[in-house]
Amino acid sequence: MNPADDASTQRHQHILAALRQVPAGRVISYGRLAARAGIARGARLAVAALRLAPDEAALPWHRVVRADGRIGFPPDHPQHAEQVRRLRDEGVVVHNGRIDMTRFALGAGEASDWLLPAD
DNA sequence: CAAATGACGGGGT
DNA sequence: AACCCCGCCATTT
Repeated sequence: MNPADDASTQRHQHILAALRQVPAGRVISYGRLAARAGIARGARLAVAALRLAPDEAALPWHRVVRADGRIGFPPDHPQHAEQVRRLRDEGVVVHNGRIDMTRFALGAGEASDWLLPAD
């Protein structure tokens, strides 16, 4: 274990910890997740952290999507379908592999709820 | 050790 | 909207 590795591991842990704070039914982008962990320009780092995270960590990895609302995995990738399934289980609307970030992103939609007509 | 690789992001065309 | 291009940064080749 090199000191440099410790630093990386630390950042990974911060990212995973931040991910655990994301409630069901909401999503967050890779970049914003890293930012919440105190890391700027860490989108790709967030990817590495998730990829290296052991399955037994039981993380809500499916709540992480691209900034534009699209699923990170390619459409044909098996994990893509898995992520969509998990999100829908939580009530997140996914259409054509895309999510309306103005409604489901963490921190979005909350302030505008009251001005929505009551259907 | 240099180069390639990604579950990325933002800007420009 | 759909691309392309480039910057980013840990991990893998």
